[in-house]
Amino acid sequence: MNLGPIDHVQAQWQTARPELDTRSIAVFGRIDRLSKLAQAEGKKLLESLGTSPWEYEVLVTLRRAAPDFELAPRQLSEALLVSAGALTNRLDHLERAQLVERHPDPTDRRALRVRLTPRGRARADELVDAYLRRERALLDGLNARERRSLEGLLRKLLMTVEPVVTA
Amino acid sequence: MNLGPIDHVQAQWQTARPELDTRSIAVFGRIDRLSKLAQAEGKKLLESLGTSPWEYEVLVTLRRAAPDFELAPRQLSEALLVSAGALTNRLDHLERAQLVERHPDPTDRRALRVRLTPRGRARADELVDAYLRRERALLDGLNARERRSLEGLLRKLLMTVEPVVTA
DNA sequence: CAAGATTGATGGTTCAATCTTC
DNA sequence: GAAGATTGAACCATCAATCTTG
Repeated sequence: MNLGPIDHVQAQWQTARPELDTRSIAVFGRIDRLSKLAQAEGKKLLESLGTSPWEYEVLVTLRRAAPDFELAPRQLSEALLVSAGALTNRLDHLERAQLVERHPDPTDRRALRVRLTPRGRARADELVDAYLRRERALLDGLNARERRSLEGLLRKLLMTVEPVVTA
Repeated sequence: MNLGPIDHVQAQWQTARPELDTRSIAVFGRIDRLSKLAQAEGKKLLESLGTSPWEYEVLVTLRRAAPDFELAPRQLSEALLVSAGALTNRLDHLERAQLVERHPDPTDRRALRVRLTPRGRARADELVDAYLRRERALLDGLNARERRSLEGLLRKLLMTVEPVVTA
């Protein structure tokens, strides 16, 4: 049994506060750490390709909104779990870089439609290829059965967590 | 089969770029989303208790460093995956609130020892109790067997990811 | 009065530069 | 010269306030 940083955390609690039930740390501590490590690694990759995580997220979210590559800012902020103000800022940058365009919504004059430009689409395609290749490499340690099992358990956990936060 | 937001992402890619291998998203997309949702929920809880995630992290990391409740800033920044500058900032706040104290390291005059005050220790105990109670509630949807299985798979995945990033 | 988007203030992080000590 | 800690600039986030339109 190879001991990782989270096992160490649990062992420390066992000494410091033996009565504490730290079983949840074995799950959420690892999820948190995996997320941070994968993000740090993804950031390095994206920066080597001349972009950043926040730019990448917007581009690929629009890219998979085929066939028209359009979404409202509101939809983007909900999908990415960031505030509306953050999105305005990201769109300003992306529009200056001519990767997206803001168009008025024909049915609601309060709203916008954010659309990927051809350049933005090409950029998104290039980036997502590299990004997914890297993610697959990080999954190398698991075989197909383990990966599917992990996937199913995460889906089930997410089903519990999602409504709690949305509520 | 209940469809969640990540299943939706994969379905979108299936339409937009059918040739793309998106299996890694089923794992990392969910880990990322779980982390963000759990963090948002944790932030709300901590703010209702008069504190913040970054303050909480430092306090509990020192708390479980029993028996002396001491760590060097460098150890803290590595454990929490934040920069040394961020830590200086956090410690300034916590020291003003009299929850930690900075002491000179007796063996190395460059270094510091950060120590929890009695007030800081009591605060950490109070916070970790509430925090772990909330985490356990989020795990309610999984039975004991599923939780242990998830735990093992996450540990194995972390063993692959950890060295890649550290390198 | 509610909803979509923007703006400005504030907050915390990273990163590079600096200072001291090993 | 390298390592520990601090500082300040730049960056991007949230949040509350604002403006327009439904």
